[in-house]
Amino acid sequence: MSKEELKRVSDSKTTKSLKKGETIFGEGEKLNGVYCVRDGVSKLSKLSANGKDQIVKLASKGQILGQRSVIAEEKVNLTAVAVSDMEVCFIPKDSIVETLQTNPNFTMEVLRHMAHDLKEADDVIVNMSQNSVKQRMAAAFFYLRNSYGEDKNGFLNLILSREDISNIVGTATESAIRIISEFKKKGLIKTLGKKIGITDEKGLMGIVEEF
Amino acid sequence: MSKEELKRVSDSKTTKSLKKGETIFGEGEKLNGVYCVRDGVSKLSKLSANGKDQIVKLASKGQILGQRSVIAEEKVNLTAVAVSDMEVCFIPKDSIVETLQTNPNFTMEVLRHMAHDLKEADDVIVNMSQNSVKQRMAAAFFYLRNSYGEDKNGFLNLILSREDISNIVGTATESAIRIISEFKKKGLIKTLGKKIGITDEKGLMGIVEEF
DNA sequence: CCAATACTATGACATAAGTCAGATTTTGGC
DNA sequence: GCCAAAATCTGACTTATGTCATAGTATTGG
Repeated sequence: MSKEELKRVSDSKTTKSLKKGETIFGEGEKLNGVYCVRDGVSKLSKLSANGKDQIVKLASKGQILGQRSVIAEEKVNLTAVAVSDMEVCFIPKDSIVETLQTNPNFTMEVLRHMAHDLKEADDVIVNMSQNSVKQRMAAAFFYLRNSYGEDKNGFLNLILSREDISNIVGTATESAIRIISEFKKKGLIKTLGKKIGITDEKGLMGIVEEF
Repeated sequence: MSKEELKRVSDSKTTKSLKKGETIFGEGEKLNGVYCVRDGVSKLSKLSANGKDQIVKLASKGQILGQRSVIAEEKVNLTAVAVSDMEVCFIPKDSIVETLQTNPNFTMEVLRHMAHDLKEADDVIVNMSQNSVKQRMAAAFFYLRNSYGEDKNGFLNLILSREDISNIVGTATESAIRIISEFKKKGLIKTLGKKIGITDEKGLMGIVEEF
């Protein structure tokens, strides 16, 4: 993006603080802009017919929320809720559309990004349909570590409720808890309150790759 | 697209016929262009760790295969196999890239298309993780009818093997067969060889929406 | 600081769905 | 048309996972 464009986008931005648990936008809303995460983490989920949430994606610093619906000019299909305290900035639709129309490099960048997201979505579909809950749980811990890292004591930086974990994995909360207990008993992970840490990387990876 | 561009793309196209079962491209390949389906249907699947295929998408007339990997400049993550006899045309990468760079409208079109695909992928993820095999089977029949229609006798136009159906739904072939038998017994569908037809729309929709 | 509320944990049980084995039917190549 | 190979179907069984109940444990707001 050129300096001018950067300036224009920057000018049109308004930042907003959100407390953990607050909603950024909800399924079915019409967005007139996108949100850029400056700090904190958001969960993007979709309510299924049976009343359960499925978390499709987590978004943190630098990631954009709502671009799909703005680009496709459709209502949002996901609900975005803050998983931790957050700071987001809002970029109005017009600003996005104009930049898309005038800056081919930006557009290509968005395109590449979407292509990548689409590939990831395919992986999730296969993971969901072909792996056991145990495998998905183990994979989720690696995903969380890769994406958000761990603290000096070896606990995952991103602290999620057991319910959120179960909604990522797509299972009942009780099942998630049971599997956490089992992994703990086997020495694959450790817990401290809500905090979870991987202790036996190799063993846990073995679960992921089990067939 | 302008006439000139259309002509250039048209010139660079080469068409190719494929028999049912033939592979268009395989997971891990590097594509130097995309394929446009002129006739027939292709399944896009991904092999899971346990050796089972998961069909992520079906593509028919007018749809493009391989655009993701060409745009993201990554290896393909899916295998494309002909489900019926097909006719596809190949459009070289250069031609695509050039059009993307010179024609913003085309790029926006691709972008919108991808945004839509991404939304659909989210729906599939939720469907896979939150619905029972029975629900997914019922939903699959509606999907097939919406996408490919039915013949004058009320059978789905697209004829798939039970194995392909199970790979779409993400279940064991035996389970798919069992559920087909059950639906048939309940009068929800009818079968004739491989052919399947919806006979009780309301009843079948009831299964989809069951909770 | 305590009560109210939400979250975590565990047991008992029901059920959905996968696996294995074998029978029957269909299909395609010669 | 015939035979081998592939696909479909059904039964018996096992296992994974969800559901319901209940108890213990944190958190939070007043």
